[in-house]
Amino acid sequence: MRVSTSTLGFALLALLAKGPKTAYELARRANRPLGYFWSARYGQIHPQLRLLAEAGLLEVEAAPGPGPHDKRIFSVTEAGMGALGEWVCQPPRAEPTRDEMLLKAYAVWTARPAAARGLLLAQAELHRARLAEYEVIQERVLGSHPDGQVPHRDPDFGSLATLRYGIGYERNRLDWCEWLAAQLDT
Amino acid sequence: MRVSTSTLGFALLALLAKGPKTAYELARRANRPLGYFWSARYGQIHPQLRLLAEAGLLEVEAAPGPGPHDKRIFSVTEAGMGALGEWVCQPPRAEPTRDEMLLKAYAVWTARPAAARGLLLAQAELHRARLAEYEVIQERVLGSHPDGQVPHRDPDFGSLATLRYGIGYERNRLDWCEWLAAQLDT
DNA sequence: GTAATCATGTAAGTAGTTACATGATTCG
DNA sequence: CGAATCATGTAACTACTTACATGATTAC
Repeated sequence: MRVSTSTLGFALLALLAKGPKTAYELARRANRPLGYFWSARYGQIHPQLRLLAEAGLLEVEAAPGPGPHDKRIFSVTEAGMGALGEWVCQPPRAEPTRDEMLLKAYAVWTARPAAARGLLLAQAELHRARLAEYEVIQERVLGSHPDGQVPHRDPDFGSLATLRYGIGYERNRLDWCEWLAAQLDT
Repeated sequence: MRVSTSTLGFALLALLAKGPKTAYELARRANRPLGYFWSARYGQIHPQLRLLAEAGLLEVEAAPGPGPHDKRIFSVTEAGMGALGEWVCQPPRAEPTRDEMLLKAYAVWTARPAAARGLLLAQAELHRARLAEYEVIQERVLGSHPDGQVPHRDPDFGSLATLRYGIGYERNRLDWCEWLAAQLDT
């Protein structure tokens, strides 16, 4: 089965695999939890859903909506699930790295140390907040599996995998911000 | 001083702040070390340099080149250094997160566990190699400052800041890949 | 009654990638 | 002598963002 859709297409499939949704709902959830690792706006989601439906990876069900248009509920077809599962095991394409904070750190020697320190401490607080947030969500998800075991085929298995990464990421980033701020202090 | 250039513009300023370069050299170094946190291709660098020069942040010196065109060596003006230093202390714009591996992890419950495990172990090796690479570079940079102290205004201060982050990042990512692979094994 | 939410869609613009064309020099 | 490297530049394309237009329902 050869499928050529952009990574965004698979991101949408991944979200819809958990249950049918409208384009509007997808755009909202592309904040969280999808937004933790892939973000998109409605303007991009809308045409991509059409392509996925045309490729037979999504089904559409129309229902009367609140506005001038019908509401369109998307769900993943069997072909869509197959394509998603196969894509998951393919090596990721080397993505361009874009980390603005790291770029600022690289150029921090051109800045006033006190001002740079302020930015780093503010960023540290941001990471501290996200770390706490992720830990709460992790507890909640783990709590819904009283035996402590989450099967490989349970959607929560994916959520927990990403949560665990997010927690390590925020902790690392937090430590780094505080370390660099301290360096600028001497 | 109000400057409106894209983040790529500041990335180029950050690289040129260490010393004059041609567009070709910039495109090559946008692999490493710049590429560790910001990447760009020649096709994008070329027009951006023109904009920066027009804005007075860069100076150009023409020299006879090997090909049909003159070689153009860019260097940062005083205004450019000022703009860069100020930009460093501004909070980063909330960038869209795009992490394909994490997206795959989120959807890993739709895949064959054995196949997914293979991908994760391959990724782990990749991170292990990068970790070793960064540690070597860090030793080299630290070695060039025998007193163990790097002043805030030394370009190496920025390099060491990003290297330290990179090392933590790769270690975290490596651990996570191995953890998830082990989870899929049970 | 007005603001927020739900929900669709279009269009214009920016950012970034890929591919092409040119041609001298250096290395094997 | 052919391949890789140095070095410029253009054009077409894809991906993504922002802004706009429409309008019903719900909450305050």
